[in-house]
Amino acid sequence: MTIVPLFRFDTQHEQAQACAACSVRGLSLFGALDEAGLNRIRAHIAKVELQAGKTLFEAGARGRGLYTVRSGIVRFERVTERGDRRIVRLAGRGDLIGQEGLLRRAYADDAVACTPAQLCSIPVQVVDELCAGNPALVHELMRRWQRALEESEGWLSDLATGPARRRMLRLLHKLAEHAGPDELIWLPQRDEIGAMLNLTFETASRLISRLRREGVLALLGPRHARVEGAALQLALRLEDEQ
Amino acid sequence: MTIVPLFRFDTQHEQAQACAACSVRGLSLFGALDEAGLNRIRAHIAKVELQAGKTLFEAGARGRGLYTVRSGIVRFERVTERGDRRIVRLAGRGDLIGQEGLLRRAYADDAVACTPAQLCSIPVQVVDELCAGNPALVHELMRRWQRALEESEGWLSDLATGPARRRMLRLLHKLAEHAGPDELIWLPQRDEIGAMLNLTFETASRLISRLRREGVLALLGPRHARVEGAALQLALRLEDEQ
DNA sequence: CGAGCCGTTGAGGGGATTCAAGCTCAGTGG
DNA sequence: CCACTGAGCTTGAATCCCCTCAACGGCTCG
Repeated sequence: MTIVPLFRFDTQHEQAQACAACSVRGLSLFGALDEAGLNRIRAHIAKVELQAGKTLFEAGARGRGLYTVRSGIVRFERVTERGDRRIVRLAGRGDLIGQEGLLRRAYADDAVACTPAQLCSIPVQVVDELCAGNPALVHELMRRWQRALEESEGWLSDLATGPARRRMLRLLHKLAEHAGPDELIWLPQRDEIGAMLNLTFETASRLISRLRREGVLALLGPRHARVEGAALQLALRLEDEQ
Repeated sequence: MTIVPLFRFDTQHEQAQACAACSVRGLSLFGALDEAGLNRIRAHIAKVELQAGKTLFEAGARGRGLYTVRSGIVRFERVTERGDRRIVRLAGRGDLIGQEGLLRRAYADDAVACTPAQLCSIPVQVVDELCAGNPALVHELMRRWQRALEESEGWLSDLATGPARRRMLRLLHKLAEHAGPDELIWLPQRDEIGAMLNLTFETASRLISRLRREGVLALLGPRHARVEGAALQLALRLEDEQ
């Protein structure tokens, strides 16, 4: 487990600028705050930067921090009683992580960076205080909770239903939503795909290879790929037709 | 879709008694309220009674009501793009249903009674007002949201991971948690089990029959069964060992 | 009674796993 | 420099699990 606070802003001025200019402010939790609210928390916000594969927190740890994803993809995973891990959800730009902290409860899952990721961290006490006089922030928190719930249920109905090929196509569809402006998607390792779709890594590899041969997917170096949107849609429709 | 308000309490006195004596008050959302708070909402609470199989609300409908489960089991299900349904979560005694209403958003899933069920319904506006001056209620709401999220993620890692037999054993384990004092569990129809575990109803039937022959399960009339706790634990351990 | 729903069971086929081999590539140390 | 190693990926062959198609029995209900 590695937490890497890149740096903590020393002057209020610096952080005020950073928050005001934050590209995810409209998306993020703290986007619900006005300038006055931002001024109150700016000293407490820390920027956290994670390398791919690094753990943000582990299941069972007492939650003390709340995070907003600025960039990158974070996965939530659990270890089943048989010992194998299962990835249960992804979080991307604008998503809230570590809400359990607000309830003074232990984190439910491990949170691991899939790609290099940038997050904003704020102590739970500060959020507590802000909530007291700020119904909009409370509302925004609830919206994030609901969003996480719907992401989780969607994961189940999309990625844990039907034959392996269809689950893989839906995964690619979901990963494409997290794609950057360069249209490149993050393509997980084969055993990670297995942990997402309940497959062995060999089966995941076979499916990926077949989609590559079919022209749905173009592999570009390790962990990177480009999806052909039209071909993907067609393949999905063919799966769903029958 | 059928909503069956059994009766709406006419006198404040009646509802005040009912709330104060409510067996799920300690568990339920409104358990966070003191007597004064209860007095304010008692006129708005409606008791809802559902027969098994009846729909409480449908996905996509604008949420206007918030519910607490007093007794029975309610399932959340979605229809995948291929047309088959997938059960994504269960709610039991003390669980909160229809939180989306608080956000003025459409319900994410169909909510259907699995067993005869009793719920308390309260309009979202009333909860909104109460939240304003009641941090404890807000906290309680967040706890329920987190509980739903963990239930959903647990569903994925327990019931959508590994071979069919193990998923079935874990389902029985989960259903046993919802058992009444008579130790009887609600045993879903075979196609419902299929929708929970991503199986065909034939496979579900085969697995149930085998567990019955093995003495893990005793079928007692339609939709009712008794699980042998020790045998279930043993079977689960054997599955997890290897 | 026949129709329909629910559950059970069998036979056969197909899809995913298991076991295995071989490939590339990066890192290590001789 | 190159052999050696291990991780990640691919592919093949055999096996097994689950699905598909099918038949049948119990039950309720029109």
